[in-house]
Amino acid sequence: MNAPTPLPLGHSKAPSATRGVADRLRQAIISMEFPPGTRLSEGEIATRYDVSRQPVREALISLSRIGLVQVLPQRGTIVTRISTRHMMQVRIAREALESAIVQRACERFDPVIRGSIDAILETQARAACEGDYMTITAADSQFHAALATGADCEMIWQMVLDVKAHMDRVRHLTLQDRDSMRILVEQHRAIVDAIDQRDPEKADHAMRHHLMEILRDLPRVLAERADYFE
Amino acid sequence: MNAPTPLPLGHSKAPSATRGVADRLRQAIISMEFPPGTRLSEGEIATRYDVSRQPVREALISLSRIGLVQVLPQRGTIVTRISTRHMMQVRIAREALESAIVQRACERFDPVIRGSIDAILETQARAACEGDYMTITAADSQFHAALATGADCEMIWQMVLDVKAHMDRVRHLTLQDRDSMRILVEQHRAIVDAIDQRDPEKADHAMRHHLMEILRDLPRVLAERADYFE
DNA sequence: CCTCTTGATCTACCATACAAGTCCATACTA
DNA sequence: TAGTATGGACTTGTATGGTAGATCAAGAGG
Repeated sequence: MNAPTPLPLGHSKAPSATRGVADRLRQAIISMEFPPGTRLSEGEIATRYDVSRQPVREALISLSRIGLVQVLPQRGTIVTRISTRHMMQVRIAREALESAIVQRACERFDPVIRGSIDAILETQARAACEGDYMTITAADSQFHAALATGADCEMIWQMVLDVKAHMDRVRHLTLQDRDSMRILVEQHRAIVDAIDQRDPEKADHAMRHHLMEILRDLPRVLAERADYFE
Repeated sequence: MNAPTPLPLGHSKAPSATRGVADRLRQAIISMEFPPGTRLSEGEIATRYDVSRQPVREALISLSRIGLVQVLPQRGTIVTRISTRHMMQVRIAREALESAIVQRACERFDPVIRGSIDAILETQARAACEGDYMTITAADSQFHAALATGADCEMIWQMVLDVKAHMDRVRHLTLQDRDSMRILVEQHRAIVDAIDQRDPEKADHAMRHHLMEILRDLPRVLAERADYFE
């Protein structure tokens, strides 16, 4: 235990059962296949995904750390209900983190990644015209990830991913029309422009404005689906 | 699985074996009992703490999510080495989050918690005069936690705790003299003053100034203990 | 009608056994 | 000697059985 051996690290992209279950569960929760309040059971999920209970259990531990599920000892596991108080903090946290990312991006930004962003935005713009929801959201995630990576903030992006999961879940409830999709792309362009101009204040403002809009329709959903909230 | 039963939640303060191992391991890593690069083994830790491998394994999963350990599939688990690049991102993230907390505190702050802060600062000031390192750090954690709680940002505080672990580990390497301890208390007072005056800009500046100092001695440690870094 | 007890039935938790991949020292081969 | 198999001693990953605690419904007693 005490030997500080080198143990060279070959990076881990292990497609383990635990990770597989975690990813599938995470996606199922975000996409509302398992709506808030759904009662999960280690055994049932194990049967459904054809694995043992142990990987399921470990996946649930990861998800409970993010806050997507609540594990109640000896009682059960439920998909976390949406709380406006919690969502408020989620928004604040993501704004703070992503604002910090773009501000750092104004100081230094990997030119190679900068080049790839144009392609992402173009893909997203085309998808917006066609109303392709899946491509839109995928490109959105790629865009924000590229910002973080280009600014050398990959670890911060991991933190953003956790809070992002909560926002993605409510976004699934607010159906997006094509106009708001086009606005989304415009906002992305504004962020990139600010970074190109090395204007931290402008970038900060553009990012916060962009993120603010995501939870705009939260009150309406609250009225329609009160059972999803706590 | 699909029944959205109420399942009333009695808050979980479960003193499970997993949590116990996780807390002890976390403390051992932060306090440098297990220095960076230490090779951990599920089996050895299980024997040492007199539990089965499973709780140890689940504890390591939690710690790996924080980034305190690295689990290399089929190869081993090591205490994460300190990386200046990673610490830079840690600092940025914590500054962003805690800055957001104090700015929100300027908008609204629980008066009861505001009252308790004075006692915390007084305790810390006394400990600073006596050079009581343990009490200082405990009060420091209480202070920042009180800020978050009073500003209704408890969930954000959980995120801060994760990045804070990395900074606490570095701080354990930089021995603190009594002068820097007194400065610490002064900086805390400045933050509270800014909140009392409802001055977000001042609070933001005070918090960032406070956090900046923690990693001031990082380069010196890097020179002294290169084996702790990657 | 209300309160309490009891037992069946769930749950997550933990321990143990097994499987599979990695590393390394040793021995064998060219 | 240098290079290459090879087998054993690790490691983490997965499966399964058993245990304690929580819930709830039915029934006894007031």
